[in-house]
Amino acid sequence: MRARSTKLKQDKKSLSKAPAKRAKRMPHAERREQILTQAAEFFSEYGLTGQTRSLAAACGISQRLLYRFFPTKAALLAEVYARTILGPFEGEWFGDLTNRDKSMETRLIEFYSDYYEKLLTRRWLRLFLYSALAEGDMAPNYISSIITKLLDTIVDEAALELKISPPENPDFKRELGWTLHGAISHLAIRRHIYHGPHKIPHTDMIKVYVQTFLAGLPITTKHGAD
Amino acid sequence: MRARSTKLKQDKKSLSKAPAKRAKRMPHAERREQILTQAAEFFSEYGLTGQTRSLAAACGISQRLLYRFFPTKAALLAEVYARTILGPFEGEWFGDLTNRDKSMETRLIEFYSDYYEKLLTRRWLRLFLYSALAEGDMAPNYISSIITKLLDTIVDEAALELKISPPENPDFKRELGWTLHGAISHLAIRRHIYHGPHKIPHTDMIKVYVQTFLAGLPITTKHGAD
DNA sequence: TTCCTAAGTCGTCAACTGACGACTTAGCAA
DNA sequence: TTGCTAAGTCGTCAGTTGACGACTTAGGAA
Repeated sequence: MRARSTKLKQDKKSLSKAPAKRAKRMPHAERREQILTQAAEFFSEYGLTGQTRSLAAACGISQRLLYRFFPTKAALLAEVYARTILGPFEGEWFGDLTNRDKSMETRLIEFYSDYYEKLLTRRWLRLFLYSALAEGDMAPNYISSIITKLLDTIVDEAALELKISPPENPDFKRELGWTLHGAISHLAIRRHIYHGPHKIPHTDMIKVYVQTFLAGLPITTKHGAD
Repeated sequence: MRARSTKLKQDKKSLSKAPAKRAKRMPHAERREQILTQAAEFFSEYGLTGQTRSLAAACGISQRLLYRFFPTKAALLAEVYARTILGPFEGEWFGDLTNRDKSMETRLIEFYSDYYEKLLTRRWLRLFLYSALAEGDMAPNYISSIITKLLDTIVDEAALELKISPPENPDFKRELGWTLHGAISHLAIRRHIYHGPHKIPHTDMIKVYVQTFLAGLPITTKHGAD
């Protein structure tokens, strides 16, 4: 019942095929970069409780060397989280949603196809879920504020095109946005975490979700006034 | 960077308030029951890597006693999983979805309100996600076959009422069902795992999701023939 | 009351694990 | 070639863990 990552440690002293030769020298910054990349992959697979020795083995370096770059495992995890989870949220990556030269359906399909492929990857999702479950809640505010803005944008733009007025209640308005955002997020969870089937291309499904959202909005918007 | 469950161990030898007195005697079956109940709660909070010593402390018994009931921690986990995750799927708990005396909207709202409250709890979701991430994939087939049947039922019944024919492609048909099922599952994940706001009652949101699903189905069904 | 049995605990083993002091060595500059 | 410095490793410590042999004791039956 040891952590599963243990099995990476090349069977310990078994066959001498891999004599664990000395790692090639590398500049500080470069090695640090390599460790962070490997760590993102490693912890997303084995969870935040993955062992530093296994991570070091995956990097092809000694465990001790990790501590030349990060004072503690927690510090390493924090940086992995900041880069892998928070990093992709930087910048104006959904400004195109307000480009009214295109139909809202087109805008949503293009945006979410990109979002699905760039952000809702196996690596991102697993790391995010491990962090959420650990309840460290490392930076829920940062992400949630961006998602909130995204949801507001989606509902406002869709309502505009549909010539309806969005719900007064901002909480309810955001929940309407989650109708679309949640369905697509769950598609990614199903496929990347639950290992569900990929028989229908995700782009087709995104189109379905977008059309469903737009078809439902005129009906569901009315509840807001209750 | 120890497992968080450690903090349950009543501060070790600190204040002598709790001298760790002997547990009260209890019949074998009853104690076993108590352990399993506590274990479900415990592992759902602290993850499958939670320590047996902490679990024992939460049960008010010695760690050794756990091994009078389960040969290994893995065996205990397997039984917890079978009861907590698989157990709720037994029986004909969604037969009412085909009761055509009620409108499909009513049937879906009633079913998913029940489903959300009974199954999509914090405990169930956390345990399920921890298991899915661990990739033990303890029994994905059993659950997925039931969900598949549920999805088929939903789309067929909705199509019947809407006087449209469901998609030919069974994979696509199920994906249409996921439009609804996924949105509601994700609502539960958001609220129970991501600690999202609960300002709008979940019953209101289920109504929104159901109406959105029914409004979108006539449009999205057409893609199946492509 | 006596005694027997099952409920329950103590203490310990061996492997695991984060962390780090002390040491070795590659590769460049003079 | 020499020698300095930063890259890299060894070995170990202390606290954790799953697991279990040996022991203690509650409480009902005779």
